[in-house]
Amino acid sequence: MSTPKRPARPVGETDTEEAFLARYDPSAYDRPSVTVDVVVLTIRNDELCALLITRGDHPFKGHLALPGGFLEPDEDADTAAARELAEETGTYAHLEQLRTYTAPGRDPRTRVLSLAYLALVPNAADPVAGTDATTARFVPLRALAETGVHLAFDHDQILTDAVERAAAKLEYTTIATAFCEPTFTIAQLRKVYETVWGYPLHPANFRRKVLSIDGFLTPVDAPKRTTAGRPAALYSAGTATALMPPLMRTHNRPPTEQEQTR
Amino acid sequence: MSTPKRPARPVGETDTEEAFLARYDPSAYDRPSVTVDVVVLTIRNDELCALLITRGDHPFKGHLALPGGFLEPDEDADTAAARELAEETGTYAHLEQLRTYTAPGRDPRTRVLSLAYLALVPNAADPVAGTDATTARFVPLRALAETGVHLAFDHDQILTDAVERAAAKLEYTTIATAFCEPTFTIAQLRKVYETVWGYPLHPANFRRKVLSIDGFLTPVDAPKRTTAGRPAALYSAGTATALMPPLMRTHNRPPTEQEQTR
DNA sequence: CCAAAAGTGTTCAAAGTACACCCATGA
DNA sequence: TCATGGGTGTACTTTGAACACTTTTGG
Repeated sequence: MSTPKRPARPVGETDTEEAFLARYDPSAYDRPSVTVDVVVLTIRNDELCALLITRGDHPFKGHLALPGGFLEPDEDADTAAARELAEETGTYAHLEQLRTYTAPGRDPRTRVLSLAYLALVPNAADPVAGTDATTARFVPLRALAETGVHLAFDHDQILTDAVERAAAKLEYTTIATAFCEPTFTIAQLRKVYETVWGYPLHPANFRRKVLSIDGFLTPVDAPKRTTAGRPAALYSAGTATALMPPLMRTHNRPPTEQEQTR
Repeated sequence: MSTPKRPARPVGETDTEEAFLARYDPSAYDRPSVTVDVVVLTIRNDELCALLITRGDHPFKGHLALPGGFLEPDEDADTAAARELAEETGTYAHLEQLRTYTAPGRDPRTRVLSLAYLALVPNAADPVAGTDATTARFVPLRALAETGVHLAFDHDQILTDAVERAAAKLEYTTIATAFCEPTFTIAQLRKVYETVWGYPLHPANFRRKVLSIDGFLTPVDAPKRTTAGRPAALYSAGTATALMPPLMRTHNRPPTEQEQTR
């Protein structure tokens, strides 16, 4: 524990904590700005999408960026992230802290730390009419990567980390249901896994697996679906948060471009 | 993306990013102080221990706390954590960001965010003569909990989160080797798992398991150990970082105090 | 030789994988 | 009735858990 800049001059043994706090001067030390940025992921048209804004001001004016804002005084970062998210999507199903990004040059203005959060929302949360100056929209990540467009600041890195976190957490938690409507079919839940992981799962075994995990899915006897084929049973998210045993993605790997229709 | 406090006044279309940055005033916004605190874990005498300091100044003068310091301007938090750790232990084997703690009242002085890091070090890193004003020492966590002593600030919570992170990561990464000396036996590695998880593992099956994971352990033909019994083979940490398949801790649970010698 | 810890063999149970087939509905 | 997707049965393979046993050292 180095003490780069001690917040108080040396004090005598009789000094009290009250006296110390009374003369404490918080303005005497270098302090960075802090923003809270949220990676909001959803699945739309069987594609993983992230909510992005187009920056209206410098720096990176006109570039795509993650939604976010400065951390308010006396506001907990979790609360700030929830506020940001509510402004954009109205409701959400999962929100967690991702990581804090601190590289000195990441913002050209001044030292700015970014407390990044990961949010998962069902597709129901549509593009959202802008209650804010800038317009936010869900951008398919595959298409974004193919265009070669880069996000402002280090938001490319944050987005990459968020997607990896989401993919990893599908393995051992129940957060996949956060991508789904209040009620959903097992096929829809499987589609979540397939979309995030990028390869198909075995429908029959997936079904048995998720149903065998206690508290993952709660049966709902409700209006059946109306597409072709036998109607699927409906479920809602259960109370469990951990998947035991986990649904691993290591086996059953992608086709490795060998059986392709070359 | 709300814009609680826009860092610049509205600009015309012809404004350039350079002009914007030139007149940007970073002092116009509320900014919290930021500390980097490190949870340094090691295993000593078959007990999980954390490096703690006794605070010499207010607030929480005389209380135990995590080592840490203020984030320097133009210093990356990872670098700051590594610096803190090097000052205390000289060397380390694993360091990762844990989480950022932002509750408004967590520091009585002023708004202070804590970027918490988790470090794992081998027992070799002994108590360390204080190169700093305050003395740091490794405290066994079980004994600490039994005394009912609480750490300064919200460091109890940070410590709890760090231990849970370490326990979870033993399951699916190779970080257990970070607790070990450069070369170690499989029994020593098993002891790491047993200490962190708090219950015994099956020696024979543990051995087969870790040896079957490619890149986890590298055989070292070196001077054999000299206790009672057959000398154990020595290994060093391999290049793998992920454990596939993982070593789960759900099954093989603790004795549940029923077979105790009542 | 005996104690102690390392290391091997083998059996049994549980979980994952694959494939075939049946079920319920819309057209 | 057929096409389509939901759902079930079942055999096979892989992994993990448990237990007995052999090996190698120090006393």
